[in-house]
Amino acid sequence: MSDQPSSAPTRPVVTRIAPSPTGDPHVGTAYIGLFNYTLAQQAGGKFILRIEDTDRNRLVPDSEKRIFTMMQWLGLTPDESPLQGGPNGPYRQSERFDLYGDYARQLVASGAAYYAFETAEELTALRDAAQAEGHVIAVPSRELDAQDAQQRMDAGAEAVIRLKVPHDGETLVSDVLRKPIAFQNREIDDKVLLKADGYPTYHLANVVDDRLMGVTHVVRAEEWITSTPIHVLLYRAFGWPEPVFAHMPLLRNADKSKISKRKNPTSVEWYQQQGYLPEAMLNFLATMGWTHPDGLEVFGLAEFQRVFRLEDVTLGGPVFDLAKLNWLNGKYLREVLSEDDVARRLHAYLQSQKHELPLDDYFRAVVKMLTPRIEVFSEFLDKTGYFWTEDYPVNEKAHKAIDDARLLLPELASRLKNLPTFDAASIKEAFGTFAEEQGLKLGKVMPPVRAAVAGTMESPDLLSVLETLGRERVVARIERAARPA
RNA sequence: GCUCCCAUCGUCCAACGGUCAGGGCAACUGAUUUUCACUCAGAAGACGUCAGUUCAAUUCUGACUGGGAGUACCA
Repeated sequence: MSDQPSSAPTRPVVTRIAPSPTGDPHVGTAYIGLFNYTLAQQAGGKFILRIEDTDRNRLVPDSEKRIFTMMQWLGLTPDESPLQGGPNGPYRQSERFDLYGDYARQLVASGAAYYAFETAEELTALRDAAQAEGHVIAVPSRELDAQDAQQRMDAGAEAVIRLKVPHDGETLVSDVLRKPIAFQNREIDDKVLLKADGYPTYHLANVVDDRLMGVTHVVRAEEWITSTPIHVLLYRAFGWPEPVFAHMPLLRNADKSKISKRKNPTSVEWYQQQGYLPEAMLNFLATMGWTHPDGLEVFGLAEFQRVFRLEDVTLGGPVFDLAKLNWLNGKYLREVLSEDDVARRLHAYLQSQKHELPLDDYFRAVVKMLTPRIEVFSEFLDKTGYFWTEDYPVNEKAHKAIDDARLLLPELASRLKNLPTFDAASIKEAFGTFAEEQGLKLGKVMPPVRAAVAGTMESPDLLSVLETLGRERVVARIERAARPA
């Protein structure tokens, strides 16, 4: 009754992510979400967001909402979730509380699980001893007479329910991405299914909910591989068919360890605040463990959906390389989004960061000049200070450039002041004739102007900068720089 | 310790028995330019080791080594 899951093509695909609301919305959740969303989308199925909040101790109140917001930001909005509801709700495990006890007791009744009365201290001792001898913990309560155990329960004893894992044989885990994985049952300990507080553990809740919600494909991180035999055993104990399993590689730090807060920004909110584009983020995540068959580096969700195949995922743990993400984000700014999109989205970003700049032609002109010079939005203000204030910093190199050419400045200012039209072409001509008259190269004339006007030697094309700033500001700045310090 | 997973340039991937082992990012060198970028061009850079199978192994098998994950009344 519980043989192969072998993906029957007619079965509707239902996928899910089941994060626990214990902190910041994690990039790993987004990563796994991308694949689950895509798989469901490809098959015209459903993608569910279920909140696994069975650990009351680690619960972070607004975490659930932030996870949902992250998924929306990325464009991976689930079909069903605690915030939207759906036919399979509730989608918060804490709200399904009663369910798990019933199912756990059903297993006790059928002999597939048992009440266990060991205290935390006893377990620690047992575990230490077991490890010293190189085998898995044996829980004494397993040997208790079922009748006696039930009596103790009726008398109000505190207990957990544990899975009675067979002593012999092996449990085979099928995984779309690798060969069948064999676990010796003697190596699997009797996992707790229902905690003393009545809440289920992940193992129980996960299997029960996946079953009840009709989940057909369990695509999750590799860290779950070793607990999958427990899940398989549970499906069998309940007499339910297994879903299709696929364990994705873990995102890694540069040192190859599992990606962590200490060594990488792991909160998707951080990327949002830095001004990364969700489409770049998604594109980047898609290339972790997978590449486009035609070698495309830049592609969107729709294209990903068109060509992605689970079987093509590679299993080496991909290092999360911020440099590549940065490049990709810059690529989107320069080549994928239109000028207008960039301006509008940058403006929205700045607003979200509490910087009020008008979305006008001036702003658009600055954005256009800066687009090839930034990779993420957070760099924008740092590089454009002199466009927004007269009180911009002047760095050392700029000071020097001004000092070296201070005598030229007054004349330059006056010529610019008297130009019939103040546009890039006229300014260029003015510089040209001035340089010629002075017997100087343009390379002697333009740097001090740049320094005066921007306070830095690194800026967009000077002529465009001048035209954008406008005659008034430019002349004033050059005159100000001309005055000895 | 035990169990399990993984293994191509620094990094992300391609090549799925026969190729000078290919591309992207990063780093490097040039070109262009009024600076910085962008862009373009170029060079550099890898099959972990040892067996076995085969006419032929990066590719298949095994061992080893290395890396990773799990080992909770956390998920």
